[in-house]
Amino acid sequence: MNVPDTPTLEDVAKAAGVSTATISRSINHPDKVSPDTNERVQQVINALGYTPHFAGKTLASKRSRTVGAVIPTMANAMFASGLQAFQEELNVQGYTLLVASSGYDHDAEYEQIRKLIMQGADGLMLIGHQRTKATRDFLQARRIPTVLAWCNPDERDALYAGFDNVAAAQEITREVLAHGHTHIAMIAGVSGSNDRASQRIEGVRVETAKHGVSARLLSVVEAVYSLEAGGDAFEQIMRQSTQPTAIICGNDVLACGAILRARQLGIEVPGTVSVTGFDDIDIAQVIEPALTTVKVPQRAMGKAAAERLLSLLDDQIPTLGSINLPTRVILRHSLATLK
Amino acid sequence: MNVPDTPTLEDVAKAAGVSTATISRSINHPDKVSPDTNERVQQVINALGYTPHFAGKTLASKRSRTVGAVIPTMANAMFASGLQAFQEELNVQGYTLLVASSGYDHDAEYEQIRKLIMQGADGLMLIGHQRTKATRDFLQARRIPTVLAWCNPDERDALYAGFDNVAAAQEITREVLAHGHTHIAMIAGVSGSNDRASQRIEGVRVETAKHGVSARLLSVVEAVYSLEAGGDAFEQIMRQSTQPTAIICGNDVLACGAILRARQLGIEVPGTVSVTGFDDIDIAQVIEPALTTVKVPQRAMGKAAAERLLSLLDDQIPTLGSINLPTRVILRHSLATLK
DNA sequence: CTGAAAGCGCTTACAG
DNA sequence: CTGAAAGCGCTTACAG
Repeated sequence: MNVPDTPTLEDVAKAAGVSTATISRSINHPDKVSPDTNERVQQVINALGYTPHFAGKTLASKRSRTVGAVIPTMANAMFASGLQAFQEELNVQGYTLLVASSGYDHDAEYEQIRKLIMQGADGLMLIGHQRTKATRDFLQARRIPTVLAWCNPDERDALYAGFDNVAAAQEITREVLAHGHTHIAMIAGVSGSNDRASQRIEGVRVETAKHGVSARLLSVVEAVYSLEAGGDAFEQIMRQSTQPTAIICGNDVLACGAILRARQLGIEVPGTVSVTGFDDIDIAQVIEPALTTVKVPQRAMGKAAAERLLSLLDDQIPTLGSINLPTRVILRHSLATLK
Repeated sequence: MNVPDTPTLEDVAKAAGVSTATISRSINHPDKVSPDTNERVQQVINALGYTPHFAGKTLASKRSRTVGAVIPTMANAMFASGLQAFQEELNVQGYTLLVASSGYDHDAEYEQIRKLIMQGADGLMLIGHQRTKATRDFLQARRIPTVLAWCNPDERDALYAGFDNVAAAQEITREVLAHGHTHIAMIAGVSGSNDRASQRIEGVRVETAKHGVSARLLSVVEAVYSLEAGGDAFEQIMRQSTQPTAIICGNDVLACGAILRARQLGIEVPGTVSVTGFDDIDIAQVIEPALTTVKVPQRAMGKAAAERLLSLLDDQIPTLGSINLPTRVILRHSLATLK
């Protein structure tokens, strides 16, 4: 007598006195099996503690009911609740989520995508639409069902559930200008490999430009998403000869880093300089002064992304089109009216 | 002519003019294949864009080189960097990480564990050691290699990479007492399903008790880990007839929630009441006053957990034993000395 | 409603 | 160093 090996379909079939085909049907298409048999099979399954083996199932059916997501980072809350909502919706429909992160590196993203597909992911959720040619070719050659999130509408025919980063950045800029600020600076995410970051920069540029000569975007400094880097960028901006009265940040972490550094340097926010954020994660309410920022509809986006991907997976032709969710500016205390 | 289906081992074999066995060996054990063949195979693989099919591989080899982790939540940064470090270490060794979350619900944890095992996970990383009997039985019957993290040493023979929650809570309590506080309250995580939360409560109890009659733990109120709930707990505590001069919180989010609510109520922190946290996530530096808290060695723990799980997977007998990592109190400004 | 059998894409003794 | 072949645990036409 040996270790009771984990039972297989065949063990169940023997114990129930039917064929493996019947067991398989009883599990996956119970309506095609007689009630009696169904019941007996169910009992044996419970008695044996049988769990279908995923690899066998996947290999035979050519479907894994698994979906992959690759996000830039798990290190801050930026994607957390959107991903959670995505997962919840998948679970409802019997799918499992595989998560990977790329660290904002497009080659790493390609690696992770390949891994996810090897793992048998039926479809993918990706952030933004900027990626390497190798990645795009791979996705296209394999015809991998994909939904994009966190990003803008795209001229290409990709399916996405996102929001308009440019418009959102314009909106917060409009708000800043409406508060009487004319000397603006921006602390942005690293735009080279991050289309959301560059679109937010674009939004700020476009909107300040609209104001003609009355408003100026003095400088845009890019920083990785950390408190430290946000602080450094702040210092760099404040050392410049012409100082801004308002700094628009591409992300809440950056904005908090700026405010923290201001505190250290004895610079008042928003007394001397106003600061705004983007995302509206927890940290935005916690910082003092509380951050005026852009609320990104994370949960709605995650859910919408799941629904679209699933409709793509089930019907080959998606019943749900791309969607652009609304953002909105949350006014708190880090943006002051300029007298 | 059809869609160029994703190539299989057999396609590669044909194109290279060798058997599938040779291709398989060339990929997995190149030393057992002649250099010439290896090179030719490599070329064909690149030309065809061949990627091994995970399910086939897993089924044949009975190993997935995949590891699962189930964490209570992805919603705050509490586990994020530990998980990231865990993943990084796995990747170095050619393993892939599957992540699931349980929402602090033990039945959900069981579900997620089963799913991960079905998915073919070779081993598991779990948080804490409290779980249902069904889960324990399942893990044991299948002899699933498992490493525990975030938790205390355990009387049972489980392998873990954690820290002593009781001792850490005692240490921060000692610090609070050393600052002259005698009227203490605690805002704790929900202890029913969370052994870390209950151990932190225990630490606070034990340490205040040590001080005999000179110090009192007035009350312990439990709250889910959110700013809102932390705030509510704070209000509840401050409404009691005897008010504390210091509130020890089981988590940074709770502590920040308390401070935020204090601000709204016009109660000074730490002037009127001191507040301490636990974890030392970003938010702890961002809140004003900056949080005195306990630094949890997230990254070190994640890495140590990966190393231990991998050693368990490779050698059946682990070369690395359980480890208890040090925590330390970070003194910032939310804890004042009582005159 | 049920079963026998082929096949999904790989790996791995076993021979040579 | 290489190949033929069995087998991993399932699903699914195809018959009946």
